[in-house]
Amino acid sequence: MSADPAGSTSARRGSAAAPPGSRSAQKQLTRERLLNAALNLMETGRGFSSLSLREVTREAGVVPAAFYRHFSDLDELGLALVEACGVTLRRLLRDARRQGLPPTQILRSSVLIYKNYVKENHRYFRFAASARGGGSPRIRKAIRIEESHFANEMAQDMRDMNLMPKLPMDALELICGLVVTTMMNAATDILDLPEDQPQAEKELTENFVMQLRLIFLGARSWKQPG
Amino acid sequence: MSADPAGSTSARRGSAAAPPGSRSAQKQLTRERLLNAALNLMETGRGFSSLSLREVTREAGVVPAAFYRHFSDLDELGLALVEACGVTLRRLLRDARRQGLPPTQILRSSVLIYKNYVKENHRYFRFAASARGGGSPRIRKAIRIEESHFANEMAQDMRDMNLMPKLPMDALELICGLVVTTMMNAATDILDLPEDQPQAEKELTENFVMQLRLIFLGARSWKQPG
DNA sequence: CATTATAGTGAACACTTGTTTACTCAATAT
DNA sequence: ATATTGAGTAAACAAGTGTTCACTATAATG
Repeated sequence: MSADPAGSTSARRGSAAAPPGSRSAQKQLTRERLLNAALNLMETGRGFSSLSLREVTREAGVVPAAFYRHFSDLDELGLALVEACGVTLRRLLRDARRQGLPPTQILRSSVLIYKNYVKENHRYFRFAASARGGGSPRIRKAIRIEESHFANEMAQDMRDMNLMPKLPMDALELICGLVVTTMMNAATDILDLPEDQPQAEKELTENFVMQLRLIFLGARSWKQPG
Repeated sequence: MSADPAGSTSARRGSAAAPPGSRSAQKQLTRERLLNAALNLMETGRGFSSLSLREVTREAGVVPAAFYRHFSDLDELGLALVEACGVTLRRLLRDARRQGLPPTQILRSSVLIYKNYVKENHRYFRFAASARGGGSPRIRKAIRIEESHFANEMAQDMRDMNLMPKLPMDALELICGLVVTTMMNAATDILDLPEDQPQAEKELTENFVMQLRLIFLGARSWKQPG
């Protein structure tokens, strides 16, 4: 399933043209192969911290020693994955910004969009969910930082779009922080949904919508403490 | 640090009286030693899924093969830990029920109590945080179930104490579900607090209080959908 | 074209891992 | 008092682990 079925090794040197920096481009290519290998190994539900270096290189079609040309550690690879997750999350925000929010049923449609997004990028969310609490302290902290960046960006967007215009910025950040943890938690649930059970999916979605509604209901009657 | 410093092995056979079922009592004692060993190994911040069977037995002061007298698997040990976490959580609720809530500043004092509780039982919360997203699918599901039990019990308590009397039960469950995930998330943050940084702790606490206030503010203006 | 830098190889290393086997020997049951 | 049971032991196993080293071959540099 992983070894090296006659093709992947030869593919390491691009058969067609390798236009710009063929040399460093190839390096980054195997780097991505390593990252993808780790993500693939987690697709069965295993957590990141249970992966071994050799497994990852095997899955990537590369000899163990080659790993050290890219990362000094599995931890370092994990940090790279955290960054990739950050990019993925920011893309979600950017898309939402671009297409604007539908006038009615904002919450429900946002949830549906998010649900699809999680499913499309399930590998990244799976990693984030697994390493958020289970990874090494360094990775945990990195994820925490990425999440708060995301929350702050979201707050800024709400300010820009003139949603909840009467609330000060720190209140918006509070709200978005809560929304983000709720989103991440929902992502874990979405990922573990049994495929043959559409009823469970409906319930989960409904619950998620109502949790968000609850939060924004609170936001409407929020007033500065003190 | 772990081996067997001349005392623990001999302690296996109770030096004093072993009153009731001395045999099965001894068995349960080593069983608890195994559970504690796993918890101890996680105290440095490592996730449960990175533990090995041999490490656990070593830390417990027991030979590897002895493990199988108690669990068939590390997974099974994990499930036992999940149950222990459930007991811990239920004790929190029971204490809260018993002493009743202080009339004013309910939220803030509850948060302080919770914060202390997390610190006192940090080993269980550490495990829960690490296995919630990172463990095997079985363990994840078990934790999810335990959490929802906890949320439902909390909702029932609120009903009994006549808090938010106008809300139907399913709304209470929704609210408590959100509160529980917020609590678990806060627990992770509390556990990773740097000890020499009282300022960060204050901020975290404040943020936690305000998140809960936001939720209950939403609850006050909640009305049944449809 | 000749030189150099380096991404990836292959083999070896010293360990650790999970699991099985035959065993001991004390608490129970007869 | 004797037989049985079963919790914990000791040793061995095949397999997997992280890391190192000298190496090859090719893209980049002069």
